[in-house]
Amino acid sequence: MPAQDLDQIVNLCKRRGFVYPSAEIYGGFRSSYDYGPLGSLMLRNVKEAWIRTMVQQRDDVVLIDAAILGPPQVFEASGHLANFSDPLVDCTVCKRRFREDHLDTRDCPQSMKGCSFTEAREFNLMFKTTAGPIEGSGAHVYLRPETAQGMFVNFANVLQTSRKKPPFGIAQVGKSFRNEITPGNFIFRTREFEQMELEFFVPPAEGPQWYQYWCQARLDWYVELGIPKEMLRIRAHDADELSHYSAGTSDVEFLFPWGWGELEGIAQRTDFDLNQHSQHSGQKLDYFDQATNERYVPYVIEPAAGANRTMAAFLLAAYDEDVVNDETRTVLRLHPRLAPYKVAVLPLSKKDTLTPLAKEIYSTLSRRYMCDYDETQAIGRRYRRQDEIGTPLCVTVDFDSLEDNAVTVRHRDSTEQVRVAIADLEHEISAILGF
RNA sequence: GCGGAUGUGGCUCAGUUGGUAGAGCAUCACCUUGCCAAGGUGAGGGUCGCGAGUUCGAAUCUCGUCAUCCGCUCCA
Repeated sequence: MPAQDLDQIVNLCKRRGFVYPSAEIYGGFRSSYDYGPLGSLMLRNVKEAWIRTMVQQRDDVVLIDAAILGPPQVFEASGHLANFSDPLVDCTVCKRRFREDHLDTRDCPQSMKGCSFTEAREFNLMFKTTAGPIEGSGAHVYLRPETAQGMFVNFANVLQTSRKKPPFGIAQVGKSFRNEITPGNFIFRTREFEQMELEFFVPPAEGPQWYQYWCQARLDWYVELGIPKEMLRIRAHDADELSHYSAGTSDVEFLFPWGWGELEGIAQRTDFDLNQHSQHSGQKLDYFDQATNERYVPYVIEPAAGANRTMAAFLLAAYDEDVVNDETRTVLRLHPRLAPYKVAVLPLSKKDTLTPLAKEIYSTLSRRYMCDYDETQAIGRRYRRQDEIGTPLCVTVDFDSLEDNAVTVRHRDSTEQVRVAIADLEHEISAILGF
């Protein structure tokens, strides 16, 4: 059964080295987390699994990696400078906060009268800094609030150099920054986060069908990587929820311990972004189809996922507690592609006689897979430790191995073990893992 | 930003009416065992979130601050 309580995952992450609170020795830094030895591997695996499905296994998507810092012009064109900033006032009586431009009168809707408001303060959701080392002298630049603009700004470059034509996509994985008013729920909402975004450019008439296609394709991705179907759903946004650029958006949501939460939004951005950047830059951003002799601005379907919250979802869904002989076995039933380690090599005993062979096997397997090596304490305890961090397979070297040139392969999910000849080991592991 | 709760070694917690910190687990070393954790011996590790105040003396009282959780507000 998946984790019912977020604390189960938070504790496991801290205890085993997945995720630590940032700057913890200074009391912590709100809404910021550091990924430890296991978490950094897993987060990378999540991103690589995404790239594998979205780029590697398709001939119609290319990958880019654009700059995080951007000049104001980019975000003026995108609409973020205008829409990402809210003037907020606080009622000094009831302490509630309102958007100034949403108030009809100067009376607080809550305390009604006899109240007063603080000065309006700008809440800009974008991080701003200065390019140039001299304080106050440089140009203002922004940390991107989404990776998407990098794809739109590079549309013409990619179109030319990649020789792709619509329908085709530009994908990007990278960090984005938003000054969220209320971050929280562990790594679910943080001010610094990582996105996995695809901008898929299509002929305008094909927009609706590709939107349907991507909603289904993205849902399938989570299922293939091990999240139970009943913990996922697709939810279409209501009209009043839609972003300024969107003609329709659906979220892939996961059943978190606190309720349904968004993993990914699939938005129909139409030709909004390319048109905006065309106008602001003066560059023509469109596509000329020589087959039909038509020139058009492609419509965009954007599946945009959060890597960090997706990792949290995978951890929550994979968490399980078995009861074996009145003892609880904590096991992360992670998909092998997501598990930090694929194989742990464990000499049965710490005897010097076993170490050379075990190290040799580790050396061989680690050329291909991220592996762990552990020769401390009792073998049973080491199995449990690997279970808890989701390692799918353990390879145990025992005294017989020295005679029969075979080792024991032990499975995480079933705890069953089979004897495998060392000569066949790599092939056997590949067959079990599926890669 | 508001309200409530919380903050003691890596984790879970105990610390009585204020007198200068304990346990279990974990970690490390050695021994033992040797295929599904928690045998033996020993060791390391905490200025009790941080700062200030009251006091002869504070983890224990007061204030501030930082952080976490819940609720509200907000949320591309």
